[in-house]
Amino acid sequence: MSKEFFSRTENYSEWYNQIVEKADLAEHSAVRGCMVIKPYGFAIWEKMQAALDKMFKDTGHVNAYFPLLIPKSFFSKEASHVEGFAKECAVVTHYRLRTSDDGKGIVVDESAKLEEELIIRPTSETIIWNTYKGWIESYRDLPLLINQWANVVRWEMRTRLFLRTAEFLWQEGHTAHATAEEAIAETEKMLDVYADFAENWMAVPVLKGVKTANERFAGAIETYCIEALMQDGKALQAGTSHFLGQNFAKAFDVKFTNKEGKLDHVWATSWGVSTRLMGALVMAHSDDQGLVLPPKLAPFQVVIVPIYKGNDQLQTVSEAALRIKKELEAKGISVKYDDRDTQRPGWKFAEYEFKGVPVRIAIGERDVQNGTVEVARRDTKEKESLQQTNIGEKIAHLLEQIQDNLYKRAVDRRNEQTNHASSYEEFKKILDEKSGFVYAHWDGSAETEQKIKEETKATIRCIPLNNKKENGTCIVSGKPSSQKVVFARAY
RNA sequence: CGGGGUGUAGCGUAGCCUGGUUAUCGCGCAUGGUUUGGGACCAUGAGGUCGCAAGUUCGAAUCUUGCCACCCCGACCA
Repeated sequence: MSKEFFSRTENYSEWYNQIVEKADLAEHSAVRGCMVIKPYGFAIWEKMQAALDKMFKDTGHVNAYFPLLIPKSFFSKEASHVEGFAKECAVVTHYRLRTSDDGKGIVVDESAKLEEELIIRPTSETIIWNTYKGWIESYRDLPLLINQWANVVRWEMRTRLFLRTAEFLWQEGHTAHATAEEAIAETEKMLDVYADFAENWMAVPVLKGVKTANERFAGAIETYCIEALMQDGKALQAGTSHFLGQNFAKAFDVKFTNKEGKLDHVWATSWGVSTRLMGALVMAHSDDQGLVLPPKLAPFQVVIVPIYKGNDQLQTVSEAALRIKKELEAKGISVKYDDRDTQRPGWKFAEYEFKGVPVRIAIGERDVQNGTVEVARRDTKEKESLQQTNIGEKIAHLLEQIQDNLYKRAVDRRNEQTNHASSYEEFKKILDEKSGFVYAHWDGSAETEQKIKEETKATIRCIPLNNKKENGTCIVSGKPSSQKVVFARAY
């Protein structure tokens, strides 16, 4: 079907770019490092948002909105936080433009310099904790469970559509609690929400774990994460949930009176997932024929393509097609009926295949006569002719099967790409030959972690939760270790 | 910021070395017709500051210099 299309094995990163662009998900904008999310791509993001938003609300959270611009001084209040973000902040210094002296262009009006510069948020902890100070006085005000859907800017040097862009969309949850235990429970609960979403909606299996000190969020006591494995064997951090301790409460002086009448600093968490999930979704399931979408996140789950010669046939075929569409919609299935006369059926088949529509139904004069439809599933590319009787149920069942199959396929792939290394030599060999997740003993030191990163480009993705304890020795230093950690090269 | 590369129609490109006057081809687009069960075909047509600026020259897409943008590799990416 495709002309000059890179396969996954030929050039994985080119393959990814092509899918994103040709499936109409996003494109580069006129602004360096910033993308335009196109309607079809944004529809997928909206599905993600809707599912996540419901999960957040079901766990007691509410949405709010905080400013895009943050006073510079806020960033100096939490030392490690500023250190983590300083290098990638966009700064607003002026508030007015004027016509240049030669009259030909527009220049910054130097007389309109801000007294204090404003930072375009790279994340919102600072402005939110500054606000929380005014909201929290007593344990009765806690917990505070707030989420925000927003855009953030991080001035990345090298960007890739969805995976790393200078501006991206995300949600950030910021909660405040009376005790450390409660905050830790919240952090873990939200990690579970993310894992649930990744596995049951995106059909992407993830590893739950905690980050090493090196990889921890700037300002966090503990960073929990979900890590996914892409088809090329590279890991992708798909979501993080941070236990912030009392760091931000202390930095922004947020205290409350507890039940015993004593003053204490509030305990905090923050957690987020971004449009990067779109990248994970694309890379997890797609093949050399284009995008493959899990039914639960597809903008439309079924496309119906009529096949006809002339207007008379179109009428009878359309009647049948629209009847089927209604029947499917009654089962809660989203359907697009494409009766455009400007494109031929073969063109439409290829188009929807590339866009990853889970199920395609073709119906022509022949089917109208026989009471059948041709049903093609995107994941396996199998086609079969089905009786129209109970078509709603049949397709609903098929969509469930596709969702399950995608997940199983992804799990199998991840298992194949997960290995254990007992020596540094073996470790390097696995990384170079098989890639993927590598379990290995590590002595727990930042030096060893750094050395491995420099020599192999692999980082510790996480220390898995519920990890099996086993005594061993670090593959690099030979020092004792009580458990294996997970390494991988990452996006 | 270092190393390498590329800028010609919406996209992909030929021409550049060796300067010569209507800038090539394909896709796409428009119109008409025939088509329509896996990316149709024929005919006609529209579409260009050759990245920008200066220079050399009778003459520049082509040579020179400067600038700009983008891509790849690295540094960077809680």
